[in-house]
Amino acid sequence: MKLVVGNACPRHETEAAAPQDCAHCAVREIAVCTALSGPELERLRGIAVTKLYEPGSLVFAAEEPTSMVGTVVQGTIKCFKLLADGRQQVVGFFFPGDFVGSPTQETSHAFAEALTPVEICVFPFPAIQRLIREMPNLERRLLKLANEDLDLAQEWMLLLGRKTAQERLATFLLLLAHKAKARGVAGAPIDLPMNRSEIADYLGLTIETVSRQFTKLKASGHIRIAHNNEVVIRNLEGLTAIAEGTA
Amino acid sequence: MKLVVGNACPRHETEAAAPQDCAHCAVREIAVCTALSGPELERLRGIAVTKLYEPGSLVFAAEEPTSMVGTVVQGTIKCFKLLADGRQQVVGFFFPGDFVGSPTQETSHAFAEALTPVEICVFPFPAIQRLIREMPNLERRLLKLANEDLDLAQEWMLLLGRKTAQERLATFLLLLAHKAKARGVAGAPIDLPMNRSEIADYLGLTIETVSRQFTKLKASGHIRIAHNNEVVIRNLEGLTAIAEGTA
DNA sequence: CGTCCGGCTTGACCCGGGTCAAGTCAAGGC
DNA sequence: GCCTTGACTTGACCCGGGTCAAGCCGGACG
Repeated sequence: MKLVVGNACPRHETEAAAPQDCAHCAVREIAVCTALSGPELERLRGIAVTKLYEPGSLVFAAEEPTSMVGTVVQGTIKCFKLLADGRQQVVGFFFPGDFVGSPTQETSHAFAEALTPVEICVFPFPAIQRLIREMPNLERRLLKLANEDLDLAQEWMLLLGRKTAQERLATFLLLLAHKAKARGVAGAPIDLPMNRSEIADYLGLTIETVSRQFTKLKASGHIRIAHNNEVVIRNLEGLTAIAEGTA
Repeated sequence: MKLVVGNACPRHETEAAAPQDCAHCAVREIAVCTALSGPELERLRGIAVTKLYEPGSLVFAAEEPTSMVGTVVQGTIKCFKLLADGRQQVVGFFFPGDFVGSPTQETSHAFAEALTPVEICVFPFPAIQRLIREMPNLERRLLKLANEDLDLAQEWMLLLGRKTAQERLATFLLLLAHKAKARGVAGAPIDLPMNRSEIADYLGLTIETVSRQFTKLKASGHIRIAHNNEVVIRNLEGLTAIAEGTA
């Protein structure tokens, strides 16, 4: 999942090494360790660039030559498709540790936008293409990532094609909880860096329906919402049953 | 796209070489040529097995250890996910030349079923895993395939989340036409090897809605349907406009 | 040639979620 | 403290597509 190699953390640019207690730098280190090692790692270091994006700014656009792939270090990115009349479908949210972009396709077919201040460890497209040829470990990792992403996309097709509004929201919250846990964030309250509109565009609903379903889940005691857009799951089994349609 | 290497075509088992005019064998040959060559090809030949499935039989099941991956040589396979109560979402139809299965995941998360008599060129899972490690060309091919499949899945998320019934059916027919053309089949009448129920489960609709939308497209002169479940596109631009929501 | 059967179509009605329009609420700005 | 602003919630109503129930139609079989 991780493929981060970069310059020093901008917060510690003046220091020789990043302090151990910086969660931000911890992500980097885990990333580096699980990806590669030795001379291969050194090659990656020479190519990776850290980039920063403001909330709302476009990381890349559809139907343009692929410029980059990379791993999110900090912040959240949404990836989406558009129809001519503006209808939008979010195809994924990307959190720290997630790999973004297609390393083999010459042109992108989706947009990517920063939802929060984003720091991303970027590999320019021509460089990553060259590296894939020369580093089998890297290629194997990317193949595994692509297969996992494909499976998740198919799971989402099931959601969009066959689940009710209530089931969709429950599934969404469980996915966020799962991803937060996977990257080692204290799982209790789940942060929602995206707004209702973006959730709606991920679940194939409208903001009103999303809001109503939140209200229902609160009323039935499955979740609780703190004022800063954080969700607490109070009944995991119940929520899971709803998500799977066995409630 | 192609990754077929197998024993002799069953129709010509008694002959030393397959005749040139057999479309069935042509698929094999194209597949072999574009995939690999020389000693690598010989290794693949030693591992590939041709398997046959009856219509309605299960090629593989979800939540079981991955047994195989392979390329369809003849016939059509549908790949789908299920909810506990039986709701079904088709995540893809696979035609001759299409690669089926995830070469890196230990357990499958979808079902695959033959819709017609199917001949498939199968690589047992342990073998393909070993081969991936040893053959970079094979791995590169699989990575490209996975990225293309992912893009198609995301396009389908857009369809399922945001398109109307009419737009969905138009998009579906254009996809079939596109795939038929890509594998060199005379494009004029598109064969529909799947029934209304399977189309409905692919488009996130019901059979009645699919039927009504077929009727509408016929009435508006965009398509024509022959009795043997074949579709003729009579107005390509119009159908494209409908599919993209710009009609 | 009839009749059975399964897949498809069509019609009548219904409902989950979309649409439209207020209302609420918290964060800033002055 | 008051007003503005934007995100969210809530209510009232509507409609696209789901549901239920008949037809229709072509192929298989006696």
